[in-house]
Amino acid sequence: MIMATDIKAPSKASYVLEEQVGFMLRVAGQRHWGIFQSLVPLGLTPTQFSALIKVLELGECSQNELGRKTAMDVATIKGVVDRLRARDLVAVKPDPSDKRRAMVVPTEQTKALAHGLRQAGRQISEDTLSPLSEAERRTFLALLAKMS
Amino acid sequence: MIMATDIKAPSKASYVLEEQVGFMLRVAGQRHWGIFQSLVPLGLTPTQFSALIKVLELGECSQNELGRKTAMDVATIKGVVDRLRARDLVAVKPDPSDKRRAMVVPTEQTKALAHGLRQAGRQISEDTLSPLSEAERRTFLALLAKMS
DNA sequence: TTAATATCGTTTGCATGCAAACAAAGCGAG
DNA sequence: CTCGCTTTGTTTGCATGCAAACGATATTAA
Repeated sequence: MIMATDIKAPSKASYVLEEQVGFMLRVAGQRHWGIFQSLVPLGLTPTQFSALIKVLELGECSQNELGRKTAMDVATIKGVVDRLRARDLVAVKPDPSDKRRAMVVPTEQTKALAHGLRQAGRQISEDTLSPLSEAERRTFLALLAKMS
Repeated sequence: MIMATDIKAPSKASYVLEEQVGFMLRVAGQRHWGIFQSLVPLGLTPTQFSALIKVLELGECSQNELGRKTAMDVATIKGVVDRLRARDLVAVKPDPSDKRRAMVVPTEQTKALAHGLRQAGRQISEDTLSPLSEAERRTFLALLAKMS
């Protein structure tokens, strides 16, 4: 486990690694990942969780489109869908009107979990933003949106 | 009586994936990664770059300590150091006073690259933050630091 | 209709990123 | 000095994350 106290910044160098936005984004992501792991049901990963939430929202979605809507590469979304399918959290069926397409749909088990998943998601976001005040959270999310 | 709040979507209960901090951190990281790839010398990855910058700053560092100071797991830093060593960007030598330790040092080639690496790093951070004004950048980095 | 183009999905390869189990070496209390 | 604990590094396993090349299918333009 990486501890925050392990990272110390020298103050006078011309290039301070710890002050660079890329480094800080990576560390913030690590902290979020830890919070995510402790609160998410079923041991889902962030990408698996995102895919489930999105496919629940859409009801039905081609694999590639699901990847685009969850910001995942085609190779990444394939692996995610494969693992979700192996756990019977989504099903894949052919699209009669397009033989290339693999339509992804949530299973009944997943539909029953929907409320709990969203509840966990809200708590994860809440805990991740807990170092910030309400006003700071709004500011941070607005600026983060500009960077996406 | 019917209130306006009865008609509007229950924002407390909804869950919009694209507005969650974890999702946005991941997408912002992806954008940064693209900028990084287009500007970094030698095709270095962000973790390889971080390790090089840090070992140049320290001059000499045990492998585990290098991992802690760059926010990398012991397994991750091992892979990074292995790949840097394979490209002759760092060298590893034993510590006479502690037989467990593998001391990592930059090679001459890396020392010669130091200035260019830091210059590229500054440009990468600049480009990543380009959607924000100067004031917004200071605010964003300050809040991001609180989240790390 | 045919040919060029675009889209969908798969596969391979490389590089993180972390948990867990493990071995070797150092250290501190008794 | 010895036992227990800590630290350092390694290895394995799993899951992203993306580039690139590929085949199959759709769509569009000539």
